[in-house]
Amino acid sequence: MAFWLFKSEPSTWSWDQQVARGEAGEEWDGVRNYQARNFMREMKLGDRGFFYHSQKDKAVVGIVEVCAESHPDSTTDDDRWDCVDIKAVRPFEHPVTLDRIKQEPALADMVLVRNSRLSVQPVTGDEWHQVCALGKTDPG
DNA sequence: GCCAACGTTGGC
DNA sequence: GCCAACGTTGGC
Repeated sequence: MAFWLFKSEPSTWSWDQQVARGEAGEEWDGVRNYQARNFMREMKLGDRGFFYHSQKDKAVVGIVEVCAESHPDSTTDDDRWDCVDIKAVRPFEHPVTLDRIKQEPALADMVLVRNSRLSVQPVTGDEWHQVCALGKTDPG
């Protein structure tokens, strides 16, 4: 199983909205970046991801699961763009802020730190467990 | 609100 | 195929 990070502006699509979708999940549409799309094409059912709020919060706020593998993005007729569906698994008891992540030498190589503009990113197993520990949240 | 970083576009 | 111009993102 692989780990990922999904970034969203809470004013556009928030964790609360994601939770409200329940088991049905939600299409992670609107991505118009090849790198981000390619990562989504690699995703498998059951892969886990962090849900990150950009802008005001700048924090990992929850854990999501891939509940549909890559398929055409329904918000465009342009067949270049694919996306996955994700559903909320559990919130972070203590959201892990970008500041906190940057304080952690072991997390200095996270894509979130290195390339803050990429909206869908891979996360290593080590990074996954460390961020979960910082957030006092079950990584499983 | 500013600006650096980055990706995309289009002219050559 | 290069690169300048432009638009967008997101941290500060």
